[in-house]
This record gives sequence, C-alpha cells and structure tokens, in this order.
Amino acid sequence: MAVNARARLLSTAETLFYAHGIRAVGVERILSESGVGRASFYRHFAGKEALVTAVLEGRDVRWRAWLSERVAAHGGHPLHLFDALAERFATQDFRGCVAINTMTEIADPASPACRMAALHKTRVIDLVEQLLRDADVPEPGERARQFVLLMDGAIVTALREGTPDAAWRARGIAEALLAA
Amino acid sequence: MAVNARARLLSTAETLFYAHGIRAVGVERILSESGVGRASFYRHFAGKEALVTAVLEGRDVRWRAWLSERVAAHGGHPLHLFDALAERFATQDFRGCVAINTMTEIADPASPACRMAALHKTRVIDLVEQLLRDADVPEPGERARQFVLLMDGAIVTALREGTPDAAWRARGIAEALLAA
DNA sequence: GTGAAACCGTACTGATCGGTTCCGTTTTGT
DNA sequence: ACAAAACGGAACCGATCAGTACGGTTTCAC
Repeated sequence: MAVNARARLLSTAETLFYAHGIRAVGVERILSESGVGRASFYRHFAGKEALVTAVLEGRDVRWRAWLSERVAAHGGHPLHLFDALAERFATQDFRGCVAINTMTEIADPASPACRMAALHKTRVIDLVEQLLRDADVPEPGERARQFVLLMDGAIVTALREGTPDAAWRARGIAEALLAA
Repeated sequence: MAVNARARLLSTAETLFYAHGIRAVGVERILSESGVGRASFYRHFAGKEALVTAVLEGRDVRWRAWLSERVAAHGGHPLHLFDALAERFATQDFRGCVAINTMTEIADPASPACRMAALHKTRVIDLVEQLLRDADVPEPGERARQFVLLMDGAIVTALREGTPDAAWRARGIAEALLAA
C-alpha cells in the first residue's frame, strides 16, 4: 500500500474529476479514496492545480490512443470515429468529454487546465485529419474541423440524452458531408 | 436601492454564473455585487439552488426569444439560426451555452439545475422544428435534432476557439444536410 | 543491518462555503 | 400619518476548502 502513491493519486483524481467535476472534488476526498497521505500528495504535486493538469495530460494521451485503436478496429475509415463514440456513449461512466467539461467549468482560458484542454482538442483534430488523409478525402484540414465539431456536438448531446443515439445522428450528418 | 432586490439578485447571479460558473460564485459575492442584504436573499429564495434554477428559467425564456428574433431578422430560414449564433459568438461576454455549462458542471442529472438545463434544450429543439416546418423542410423532427447537435457543436467549438468561425462551419454542414 | 527515502495519519492554519438570526432603516399601501 | 412589509448590514453557525507541519511506519538500496 505504500508504493505508487503518485499513480494512485492520478487514477483516483481522474475518476472523481470526471464523474463530479474538478471544483466539486476536494483534495480531502482524493486523499481518502486513494489512501494516500496528505504530505505525500504535496510531495508529488505542487498543489491541486498541478494534479489537475497532470490528470488532463494523461487523459489526453490515453483517450487518443483509445480512439485510434477503436477506429482501426472498426475498419479505419473516418466515419468509424462515430462508431467509436457510440461505444463510449454506451459505457456506464460516460459523462462527456473531459476537455469540454474542463473548459466550461474552469472558465479562465489562460488557466493551465483550460490550455491543456484546448491542446487536447487540437491533437484530436490532427488525429482526425490524418484519418481523412488516409481515406483520400479531399480538403482533410477543413473536413477534420467539421468532423470534430460533429463529434463535440454528439458528445454534448449524448451527455444530455443519456443514450448513444447522438453518435448515429452525427454519423448520418458526416455521411451527408462526405457525399456532397 | 431598497427595491427590486429579487430582480437585482437574478441579474447579478446570471452574469456571474455565466462568466465564472455556478460553483465558482459564492452567495457572498452575489450579495456584495448586487448590494442585496443576506436576509433579503433568503427571503426571496430558499437557497442558492433555488436561485440557480430561477436564473436558468429566466435565461431559457430570454434566450429563445432572442434567438427567434434574430432568426426572423435574418429572414426566418432555419439556416439563419447559424447567422444568429455567429452574432452571439462575436459578443464580448460569450462563454458558451448556459445549459451545456450547467450540465457539465453540476454533473448530477437529477438535480433541479440539470433538469432545467435539459428542459431548455428540448424547448430549443421545438423552436428549431417549427422553423423547419415553416420552411417546408421534410422530416422536421429528425432535422431539428440534427440542427441542434450542430448548434451545440458550434457553441462548444466557438468557446474553445474564441472566434465566430464555428458558426459558419456548422452552417456549411447544415447546408449540405438540406441539399442531400 | 542500517540509513535514507517514501510513505500514511493526524492535527492544524486561515479562508471561504451556504445558511440563520437579529436589528435598525427605508419603502409602500392605505 | 401610520402600520406593515421589505430592506441592508453585520454577527454568527458548522462545514469544508487548499495547504502546512510533524511524528511514526514501511519500503528499499547498499
């Protein structure tokens, strides 16, 4: 129980922040649920804000890896992005996109958390653009931005509706877009 | 200074909640910035949560009225929804959609605030559906849900980018959708 | 085996949270 | 003019916030 304090902090914080929001989760709760001592926390992180940015960093890497893997599993076509989203929307713990939630909650665009969230989105755009290039879709740059707009709209809608339907709705729109 | 305490509370709270988030704004700040006494606040509202739902109610009514008016001013076609959004995105105080921000921040779907936010979105869908009917667009029900997904995607994107570009991007997608 | 490093738990700080209560003043209806 | 209602200000309440300090324990490298 005395090793990996940092990893446990990151894991517990990620779960709690995602489920309840960043402001809603105090350091107290993260410590008690992770079993990490208070001093150990401040030995690993300068403060709560540093923990938040570290969580967002890890989330960015892991989420893009997951998305790439699932799209590839479905066949690798850009439209399969929405099949991956549908899978995600159906999971029990789904509560939207960490980056979107962070930007709407923290408000200050200059804060490290918001900067990290914005960076995540640009990286996702790059990922989508590469998928579009691989599929020989014309104007992949602009198309990628359109696709991410659709994905974000689907995420917000799925959070509100509590069903994966929004993924299929967004997929239908994307199909119309590619056919045009 | 001793009249309209309720109205001043609602106005101040709406501004602060929208700019900084609900959790980030304490009752203390609302009182000092509105000039309303603490006792007066709890005479008008059962608590902070009641104030939040009242603010969301007012916002819902006012925002739909504003949207209808702006769409009509642009010509009344459903595509003009995105012209209205572009106007909104360009305003200085734009910080996304109150309903989306509330749902991502409060997390609990059963809370009065989230219920009110969800209700707002369904009312917006109804508004969009009526616009589509008036324009003789086929399948207005499903189209309305697609349009609102596009609008929500545009709102989230505009919040991230800080420019009105997302409105034009969403408009382009909507045009492709109507042409298909 | 021994010392250093990492660890957990507890007690504490000052600030702020939402909410209650009381008091004296101002506004309003009649 | 006068009473009732609405009001602002301030002193409180217990709880929780992020962060610090200290003391005793476990882990690990040499």
